[in-house]
Amino acid sequence: MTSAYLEELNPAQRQAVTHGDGPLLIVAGAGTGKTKTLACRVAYLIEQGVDPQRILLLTFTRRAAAEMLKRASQLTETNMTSKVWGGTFHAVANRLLRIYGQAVQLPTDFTIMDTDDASDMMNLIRTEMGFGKADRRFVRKATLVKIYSHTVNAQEKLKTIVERHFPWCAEDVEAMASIFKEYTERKTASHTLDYDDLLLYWQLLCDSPSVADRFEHILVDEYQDTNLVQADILQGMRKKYNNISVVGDDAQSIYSFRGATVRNILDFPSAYPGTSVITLEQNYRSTTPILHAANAVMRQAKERYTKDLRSDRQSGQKPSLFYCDDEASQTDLVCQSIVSNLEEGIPLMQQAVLFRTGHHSADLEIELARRNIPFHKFGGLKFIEAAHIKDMLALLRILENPNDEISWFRVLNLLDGIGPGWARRIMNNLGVRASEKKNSDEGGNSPLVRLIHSCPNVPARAQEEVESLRTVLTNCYRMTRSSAEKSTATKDLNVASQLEQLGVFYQPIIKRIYDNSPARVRDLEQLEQIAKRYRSRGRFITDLTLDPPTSTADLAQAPYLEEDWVTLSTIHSAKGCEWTSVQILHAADGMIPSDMAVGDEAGIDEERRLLYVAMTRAKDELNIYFPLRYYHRRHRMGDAHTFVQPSRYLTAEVRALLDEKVPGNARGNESKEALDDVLPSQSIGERLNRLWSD
DNA sequence: GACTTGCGACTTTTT
DNA sequence: GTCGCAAGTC
Repeated sequence: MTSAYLEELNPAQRQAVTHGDGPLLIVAGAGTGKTKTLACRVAYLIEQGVDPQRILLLTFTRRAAAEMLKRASQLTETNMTSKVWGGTFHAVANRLLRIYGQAVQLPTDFTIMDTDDASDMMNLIRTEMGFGKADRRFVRKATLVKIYSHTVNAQEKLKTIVERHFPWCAEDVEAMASIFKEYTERKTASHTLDYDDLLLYWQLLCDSPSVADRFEHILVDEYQDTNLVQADILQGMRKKYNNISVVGDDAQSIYSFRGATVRNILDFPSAYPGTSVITLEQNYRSTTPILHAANAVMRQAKERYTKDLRSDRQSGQKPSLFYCDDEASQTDLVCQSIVSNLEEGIPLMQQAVLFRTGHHSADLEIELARRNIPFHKFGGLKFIEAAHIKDMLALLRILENPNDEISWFRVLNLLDGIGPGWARRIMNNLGVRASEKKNSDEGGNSPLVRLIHSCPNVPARAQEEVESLRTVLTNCYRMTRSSAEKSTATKDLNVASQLEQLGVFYQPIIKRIYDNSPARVRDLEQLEQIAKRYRSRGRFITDLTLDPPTSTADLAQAPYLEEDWVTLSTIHSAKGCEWTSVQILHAADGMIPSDMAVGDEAGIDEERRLLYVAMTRAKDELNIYFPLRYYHRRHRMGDAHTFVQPSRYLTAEVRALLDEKVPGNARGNESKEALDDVLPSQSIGERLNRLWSD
């Protein structure tokens, strides 16, 4: 039987979907129907009789996996696709480790540390080892984590990585080596894994045939953004069945800061002998003028492996480049554009505003709120990173994994009168880091149980709060135990009521240590709302760290959630998405490219790809904004501002494909002289002149 | 040893 | 404007 959906594919797509056994590389440019192709391939494999549980679909976000499997299930008209293993590398690693972890000596109660936790632990170790006491400033904790993670993911010598990417830290390489060694041991003792460990343990698990041969077919999306460990895992997972299909586009590789290397996709055919390569170049998303402009940006790159994209979607409308006075007028124009799009029948859901860094949208967010235009923001600071949420999570994590050192440390430091010194002492008394020797907490001898049984010695000031902590932990512990007895099959831990219980201890503390406590208490209520969807506490904690709510508005005022909203997103978080109308903010040098990234050529190339990714998200309308000047917030007196250059990627060749506009609200003479200084081309000057002559 | 205050440095992207 | 660190005080 030939399924109907195959008819709707173009020849290249069909070839990819119906590819038989053996390695397959699909080089798929932006908007070439990559998602559709992968979804169809999953459906096709299932129709060919492959057991869905033996299909692994690795994507960049959980959302992407869910989307593809949903489409696949519509195609097959079964719910077989729900059995497919889909998710990010990290999420799949977690799932496998929960099943097979014991094979690699992993305790069953392990918890996962996010980047903040990792840097807390680095900080702890750094202090204990006495680094930083010297007159010279030591490497900052966040940088330690970056260096560590980069080293692990790139699988290179620490020294090499530091010399290449963190040259200013070169003096401290040896100290770092000793910190990292201790860091690794500490994690093991506290039964915690950081993000990188998830991959490393999976890599280890590949030696076990029950894991390595578990999947008959492996499909990987966004392959250009995988790192060496991930590539190695894939090699390990296809020893028996050589069925691996990867999809990617080297022009969209934007995650090198995470150790991703474009070499993975470029070298795929040599790493997997017998690879079939299929290229998808027909773009179904964007209009021709948008593609022309995007192609022109990419054409500047020295090394390119994918060809220009083509589209049949003709349109007379070129993308626009707006030269605005400043950020305020940029904001104003964006709002106008959103509203007029809406009036023309483009729902807010089909509109997005993209930018390089999280805070680039701050001004716009204020204005959108003022005008009552609903929006969701993706990327940037997350709910989960707020201190009070982390505190609450630390409490849950202690219950889940009583050896979790960082969580204990965090929680104990909350108590009035307890600082790092006392926290350390209490933890020693509880045996939080007793680790190796008393390796078992069977028999109720965990630090948690010890705390429940007897109150540790603390300063008088801390007494009351310690008792409160003991009470709520005891209550939660009992809840856990009794429900575990009731149903042995599933541990129904009722996460939400545990959170409520923990709040009895924590809410007074919020009021004591933060000034904006009402807002934070509301956040905790949101956390409880999310918790209600979970039956397992472990699952809840893990999901929150591996797949945290990405949009601010996921959580804001649930009852008032609008149905239609504009998307604000970092370019990174916009990956894989598309909208009818896309607006790109701050196309200024120093923003795109970020001046953090212009240190080397690789960085400059990557920022170019970033702009390319942003532009190719647009279907019908693309507006790019360039504010001419930025006000310094530092000196408040006067109107101290600097003029900036347009993004270096907007070369004359690119600009020729854009409709350059100087908005009518540009102010008069004062800006003219200045504009002449910075405007990149003659044509702009002419356009400006219309303002005065008219 | 904990907490407060003041100074200086820094400021990306995410699982 | 914020974060992190270090010196000074309780």
